[in-house]
Amino acid sequence: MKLVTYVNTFLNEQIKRTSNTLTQKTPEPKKRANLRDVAKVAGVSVATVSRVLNEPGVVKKDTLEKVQAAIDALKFVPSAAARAINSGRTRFVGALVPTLDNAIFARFLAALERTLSERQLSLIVATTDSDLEIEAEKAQSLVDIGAEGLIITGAAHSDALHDLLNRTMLPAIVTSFYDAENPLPTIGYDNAAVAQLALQHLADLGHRRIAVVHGPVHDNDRTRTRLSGLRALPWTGELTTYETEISHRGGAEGARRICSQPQKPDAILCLSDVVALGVLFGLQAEGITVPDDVSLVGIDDLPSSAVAVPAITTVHLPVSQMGEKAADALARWISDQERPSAERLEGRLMERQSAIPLRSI
Amino acid sequence: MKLVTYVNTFLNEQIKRTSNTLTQKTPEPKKRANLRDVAKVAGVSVATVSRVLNEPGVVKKDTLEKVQAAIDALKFVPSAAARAINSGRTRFVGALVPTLDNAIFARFLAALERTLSERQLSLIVATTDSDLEIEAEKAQSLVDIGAEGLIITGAAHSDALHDLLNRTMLPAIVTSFYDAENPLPTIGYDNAAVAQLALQHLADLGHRRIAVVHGPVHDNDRTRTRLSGLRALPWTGELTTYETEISHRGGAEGARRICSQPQKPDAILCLSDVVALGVLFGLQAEGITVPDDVSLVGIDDLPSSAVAVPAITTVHLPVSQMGEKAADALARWISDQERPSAERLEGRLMERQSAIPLRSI
DNA sequence: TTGACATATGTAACTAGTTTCATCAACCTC
DNA sequence: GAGGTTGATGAAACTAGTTACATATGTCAA
Repeated sequence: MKLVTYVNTFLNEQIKRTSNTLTQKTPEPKKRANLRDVAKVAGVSVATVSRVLNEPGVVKKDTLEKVQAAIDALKFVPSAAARAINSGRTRFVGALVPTLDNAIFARFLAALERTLSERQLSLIVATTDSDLEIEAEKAQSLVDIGAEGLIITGAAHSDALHDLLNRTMLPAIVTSFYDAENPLPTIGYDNAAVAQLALQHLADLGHRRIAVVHGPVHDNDRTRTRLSGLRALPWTGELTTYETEISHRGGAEGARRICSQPQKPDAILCLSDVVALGVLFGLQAEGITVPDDVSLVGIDDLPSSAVAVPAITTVHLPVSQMGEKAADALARWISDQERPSAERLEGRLMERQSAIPLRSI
Repeated sequence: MKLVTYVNTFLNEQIKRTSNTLTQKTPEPKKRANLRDVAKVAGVSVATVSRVLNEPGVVKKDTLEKVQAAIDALKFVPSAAARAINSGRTRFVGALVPTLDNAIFARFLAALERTLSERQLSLIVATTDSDLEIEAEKAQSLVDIGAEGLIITGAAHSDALHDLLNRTMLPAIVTSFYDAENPLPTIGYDNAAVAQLALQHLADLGHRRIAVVHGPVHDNDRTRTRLSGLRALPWTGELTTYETEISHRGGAEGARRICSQPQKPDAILCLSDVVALGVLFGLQAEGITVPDDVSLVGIDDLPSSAVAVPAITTVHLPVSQMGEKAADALARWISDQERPSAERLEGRLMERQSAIPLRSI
């Protein structure tokens, strides 16, 4: 309101407008000043104003000051849409993650958003519910509305998404997954290695019968890769897998299923910490003590794992670092056409209290 | 430039382009078709194509089909930026939340995003780290890049943000907070009432000495309101407050501080479930049993609270519903100029195992 | 003094849509 | 058959920026 009044008054001397205002019930939603307004106020051409914004070096000092003053007076902010239309740069990217409900993605996104915003890029978050069809749809609409790049989770996607990426050749980075051979640059950990780290630890502690509790394998290549990593480890123990929902509830249910088996495992390996904490609760509910009755190992290293009682031994995944690196790589790819190379982040075993050597009977 | 090449090929049958391609090292990032291209292919004017997109009813059937065919053939998708420039509608809104690290906000955002996307609106998430200065800055840049509306958390904000909202009169909805008198529409729960619900429950169970563990009050009106709600309850017991970080770690530390006091409280009331779970862990680490030694109550009703052992008695906050309602209200406000009225969502006590009647000695 | 060149700025054409207004044909009424 | 109305479409102006090109001025060397 104030702005419109201001501009009109200023440019067209429509003083009568003041009385208009009185008769209006809805205080009209004020327009913001545009380049032409600034140019008129500063007494220069629109080109000069544009130069002040984009290459101030070429503008003479006192012209620059005049324009700057006009910009301040009108509180002028260039329209992002108009800029986007010419430059093709919309200054936002999209991230496709399975869910916000798992802290591991929330932490990743927090780092991603922080780093992107340092690069003057906004982030649009789209959740896919771990459904590759939904993922492809949301990717399409991100592209349609002008995303300059995508962050996607995992390497396996629907044909529709692969097509989209091939057609548009949009900068897109795969995260939570490392594979140097992947057609798209991957920035993440080697999921097979990460799972092996956890299993090897249990093996080193002497455990032989191990229950693996994991999330859905459908539409989730990270879980599949972790599982095949486990199976690929040269080790002669016995693995039993339990698929469940990735949630505390899912973990608790996994624990119940394990307890209903005739023979208890030596240890339980959970492919994510959310599930591990759920399993811990589930075991407690069944009166089973960790680690005395059974050892427990997770993967992710969520903050809760360090605080739980017993503290959960897990594999630390550097998701914040992954967010920063993915943001940096994507920002550079967009601005310099510099396609990043794959980057492998290492998981690290965090030995805590939930896994102890197998008691010899 | 690239666009010219593409259009030429398509429209003027410049077959030589094939050989061009061979000499090019970089497979050019093919630009998408625009309105003019579609119009040319369909043999109609740009106005007609625009009508097909926006008011297909007024276009004759066979013209419509011709245009539709051209759109499909060229895989034409209208540029969001160009639309935004004329209509002023950018079709995205911004949400300012303190953090993604607390599941309560992650759950809220998930519902918000889901509902907004049904209304063809994208969501840009900005985290403020519970800092009102950062909040104002991020709000400003959301507005600068064209957000059509804002979702903000809590009613207390910096002058800069209030100024921004007054100046632009942008649709903005306050969530996680109910106050019918607030200048902006609020959609949320009455934080004082919610805290009272929890305290009343403990009071009803006979507890008299209650430790309250809560997050920072600085820059957080929700916590302040909950605390003053507790103090306003007509009740003669004794409250001791412990401020800590909102995290599992913060809760555990709170538990340690409580345990270091000469006299133990009857019960512990945590103003958020994340803290409550941390307190539970902290107490377990100190060898104190919940609920036998001390009762514990939280607020939020995160999924983990139902699964924890003991399951944590808490006040359920309908955050998913809040996300849906906020999204609906904001979408309607934006499209119909229909300013929503405040909406109060009720918290609900979830009685579980962590709080039991005070044992008479 | 003139030409060569750099510097600073303006004009107008561009980006990709929407929208106003004009045009034209078809149909209906008198 | 003239006039009025409606329906469908197009030309061109408009949104708010960027940018290619033109122009005006100033500096310096020949």
